[in-house]
Amino acid sequence: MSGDLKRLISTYDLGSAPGHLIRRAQQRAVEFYVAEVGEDGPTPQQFAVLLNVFQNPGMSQTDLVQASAIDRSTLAEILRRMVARELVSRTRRPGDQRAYALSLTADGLRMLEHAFAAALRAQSRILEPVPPAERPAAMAILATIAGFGGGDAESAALAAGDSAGKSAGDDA
Amino acid sequence: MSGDLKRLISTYDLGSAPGHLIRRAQQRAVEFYVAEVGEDGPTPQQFAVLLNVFQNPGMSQTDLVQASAIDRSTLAEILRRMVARELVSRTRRPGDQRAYALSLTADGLRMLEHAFAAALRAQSRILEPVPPAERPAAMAILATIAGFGGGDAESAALAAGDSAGKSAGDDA
DNA sequence: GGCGATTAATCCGTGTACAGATCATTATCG
DNA sequence: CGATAATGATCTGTACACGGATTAATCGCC
Repeated sequence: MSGDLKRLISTYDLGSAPGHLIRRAQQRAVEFYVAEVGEDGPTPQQFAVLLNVFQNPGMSQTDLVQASAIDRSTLAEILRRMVARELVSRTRRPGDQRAYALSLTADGLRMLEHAFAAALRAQSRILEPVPPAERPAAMAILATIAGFGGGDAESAALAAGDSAGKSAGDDA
Repeated sequence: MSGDLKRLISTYDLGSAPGHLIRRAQQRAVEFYVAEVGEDGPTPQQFAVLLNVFQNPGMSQTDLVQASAIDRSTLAEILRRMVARELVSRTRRPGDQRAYALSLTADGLRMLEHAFAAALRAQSRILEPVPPAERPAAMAILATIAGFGGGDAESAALAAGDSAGKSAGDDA
């Protein structure tokens, strides 16, 4: 009967589940981000939008979905707010009235410039508890678990920044 | 002027930010969870609630906030739904009418038992791209980044399952 | 024994996440 | 050219996340 299963369940430690640890890690990362950037600055997702649109002016929302790993529905909502606050401007693309061409407003650029250093500080605080010698390995493991890279978490260590521009944000 | 800053910003790769990788990792983890458990089963958070309440019948919502790392507002909302679906029952604690005593209903227990194996499969899929030999190290690093443990990601490797029952869920 | 501090939980407002349906605009092909 | 498919974006509905204000019950302490 279910007695065996029940015993299994009662001894399972949620704290040993990778998924749970990843969730906790994300809570911590956001906590640092907010602590550094402050309440008035962009949220992490808004920061990603500002950064990507700055680096890629004129990109469409679908382009941004790829670049930011924010799904289309969520991104539409985020942009709705950012456009309302005049951080981002949208114009229909000449030649294709379906797509938008996104760009930063002066306010959006200002906000990005203002938050950038703080966001960098937050990133380094995330890895702070990891001994410096192990940080490249940690980055490689994160990249692997995030679905990038070939699974070798040792050699690829320094390469956390490599493109890996393929299988990322797919779903269906 | 802002020229230097702009150059810095334009060369920054979001993909090399630990926070971004953690976010991606979480998306992937949830993707696997949903794929294994299915649309009808509990969400990851609901699973955590079911598991904790099963292991700790009579616990209060505040207890559960600690155990699950779900904040009080969110947990109230999650429980509202779960109570409405009769997965969890709440009774005011005799002797302290402020707190609830939580327990699983027969349906809640059934759902937990039904989802358990699938949830385990999802957990192992998360680490699948990491070579087996590096998995303990990966768990140790996740625990470290999640804010558990002393920061030594090597010796504690095999201990991913150890209690770690201390500095956990604090915030304010 | 009553009054202020604590504690348990909810409510409110804002923001993110994502699947599925819908709508408009191009593209394609016969 | 016209039906149809594909593409870009929105809308709807459900769920999670979290800070701050509020309410209710209990505790502490004089």
